[in-house]
Amino acid sequence: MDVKTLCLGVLSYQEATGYDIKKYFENAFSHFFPAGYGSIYPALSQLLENGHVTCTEQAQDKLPDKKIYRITSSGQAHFKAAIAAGNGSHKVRSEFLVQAYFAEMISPERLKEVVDSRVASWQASLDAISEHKANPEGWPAGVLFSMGFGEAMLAAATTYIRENRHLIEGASAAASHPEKAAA
Amino acid sequence: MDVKTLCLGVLSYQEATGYDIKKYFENAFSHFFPAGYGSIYPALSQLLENGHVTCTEQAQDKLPDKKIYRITSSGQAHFKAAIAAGNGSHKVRSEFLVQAYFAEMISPERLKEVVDSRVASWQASLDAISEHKANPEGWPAGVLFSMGFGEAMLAAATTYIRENRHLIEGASAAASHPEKAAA
DNA sequence: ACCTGCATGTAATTAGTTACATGATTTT
DNA sequence: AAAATCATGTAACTAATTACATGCAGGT
Repeated sequence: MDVKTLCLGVLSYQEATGYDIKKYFENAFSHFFPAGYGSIYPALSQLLENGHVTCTEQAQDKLPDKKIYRITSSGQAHFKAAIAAGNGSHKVRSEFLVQAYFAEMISPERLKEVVDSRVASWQASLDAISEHKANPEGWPAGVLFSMGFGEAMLAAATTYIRENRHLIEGASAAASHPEKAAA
Repeated sequence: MDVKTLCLGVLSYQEATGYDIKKYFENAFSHFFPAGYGSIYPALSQLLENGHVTCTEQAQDKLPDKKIYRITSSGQAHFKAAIAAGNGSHKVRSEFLVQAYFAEMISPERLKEVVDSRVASWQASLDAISEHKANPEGWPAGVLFSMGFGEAMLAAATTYIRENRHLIEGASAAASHPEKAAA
């Protein structure tokens, strides 16, 4: 399951340009399947080669030609197979948790920066989801489910950090101010 | 921040072979920074080239020579810098959530399989963490923190699935049994 | 008999990220 | 004056995964 498959997924809902698809990714998949232009444009080229999509160029005034992609029936079949074939993996790669794990190696100031920015980033995602939920215009169940999942995880994460950051911040402070730890 | 850095981190606690490090990864990092032999052995070779570790070969009876790696002072400095330089990123790549998002495209049977196996996998991780917590032998605060974080996330995830899987399973069933949905 | 643990690695492939390259229009 | 929006892409690089390759010892 790769960016190609997700692009087909978006195109199964509506025709779109690469640019549109990037925006869709940001709104819908950013918290569980991030992708940038550097992976989306090549993915669309490959899908076109394989006949999973067609492309119509539309000239524009003072802007590059728009390339509108549409899914083909081969693409539809391919997407359905790919989505069912997925093994349900769920992978986390967290620099943040590595830094937390080795908190004693980091200065208290730097550690605070790292934790604060992580919490801020999660809070921003949480706000974005709240905004989406504000107008639930007949979304499919899967959309609601994955949005709710993201919300639940982000809420759990921010709560955990708020309640437990003292554990690592204490350790880091103790390392650089041993006199206080001893007192 | 890559596998090389994590290897240095492990070696900052104790000398180890590639094999040992792999086991350490499984116990400690698996839920936020997975890595296999295919990334650990090459990482150690590179660290050796860069002088961040030394290596002593120890002959063994009927087994390949053991290569014991030890961190150097250059490695220690490098590790400290790398850990502080990390930007605290936290990335999720989830095939499972993609499948949930497009649940209507999957047969109810297959969807159930996928959800069940995901829950089982999370439950297994949760059990592993519980086991670790059973004997808290003076671990550094960071270890406790990241373990607790994993636990909190896994608990939130499994709870969410249990309470909300009907949303997607209903959608999938409706798609393949339209007569029931209409009734 | 088979699987797990111990112990090493390489090679090919896959995939994604980052930076580069261009440029008008509209909003702040 | 600067930033964001619209709109396209490529090239170099980074990094990790997967499969391959070997082989004994001990447990079930």
